Amino acid sequence: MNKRIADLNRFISEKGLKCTRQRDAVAEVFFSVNGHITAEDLYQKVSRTHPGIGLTTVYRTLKILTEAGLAKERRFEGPQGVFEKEDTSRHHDHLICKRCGKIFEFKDPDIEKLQDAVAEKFDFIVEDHKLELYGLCGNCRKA
Amino acid sequence: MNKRIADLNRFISEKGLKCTRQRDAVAEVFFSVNGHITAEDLYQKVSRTHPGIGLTTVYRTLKILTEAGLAKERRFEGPQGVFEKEDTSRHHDHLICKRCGKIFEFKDPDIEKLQDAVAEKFDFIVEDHKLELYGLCGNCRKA
DNA sequence: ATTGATATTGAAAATCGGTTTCAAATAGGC
DNA sequence: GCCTATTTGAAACCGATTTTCAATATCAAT
Repeated sequence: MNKRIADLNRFISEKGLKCTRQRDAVAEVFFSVNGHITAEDLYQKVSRTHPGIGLTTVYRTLKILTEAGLAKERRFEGPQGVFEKEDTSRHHDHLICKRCGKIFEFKDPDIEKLQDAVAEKFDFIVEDHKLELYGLCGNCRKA
Repeated sequence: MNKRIADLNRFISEKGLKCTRQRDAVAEVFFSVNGHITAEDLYQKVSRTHPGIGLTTVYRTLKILTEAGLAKERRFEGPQGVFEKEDTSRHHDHLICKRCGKIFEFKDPDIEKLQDAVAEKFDFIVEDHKLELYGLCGNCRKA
């Protein structure tokens, strides 16, 4: 039923590590979230259905998910990192409303082409990029 | 001679705050730096010419500079923030070498036009943006 | 220049997000 | 079931930044 959990457990086994109830629980809740979540919020969410699982384990599981390519850590403004599901076939950028905090996702190949062109001028090869647009969404502009 | 220091002191006075030797010293050193600097490094640099000024004061002054629109805090990877001079008439983006950490700056109006176009699709108006390209510079590719 | 109310200072303590340590519990190959 | 390595949660720790606090400095009103 959950292919990603299977992916995670395959990754864990290949590394000679062990599959545990806690990791499954954290991963399951994480995969049920759409969008972005902090480690702390994920911990709260996990605690509701699986009390007893520690924040430490949440951090450790997020690290494994990241190494497995199933999660990605991002840093927007502020000191706290947020995690989101990684779907390598669907890289995307972010549009963030400064007022209500809503986050939209998008992808634009034309922008990416221009990025590569810019980098080439500096004798640079782009492996990854981060593009965040900050502004006001339609709702907040009316208010 | 230093217009930015004057801008800072005008901002401070308008807020009903007080101009001090320490703030002037921190600001002067900060404005003499090209590119990016951490609070800690700025503190070290300030200490050389103005020993006795505390790290706390450096942080506080950087905060005021940011509120005054004279500095901008950025967060690349890792927990430590870096500050740079804000020059609203010369916004730029960043090209970061994953290996040696070197940072190049660039600006591309074509990319910005495409950004506005994307945002419009979401009924969104862009006020600010952040674009970071991560990759390998020419030197590091050879090594 | 002196005063006095208020903001600023530096050092130390506190906080915050995140990681490490460690003894007890568990997974999973034998 | 046994055995050993991995995992666990709690607590200690860490580095970056903020807050606290008593002493000091600014500056507007004298």
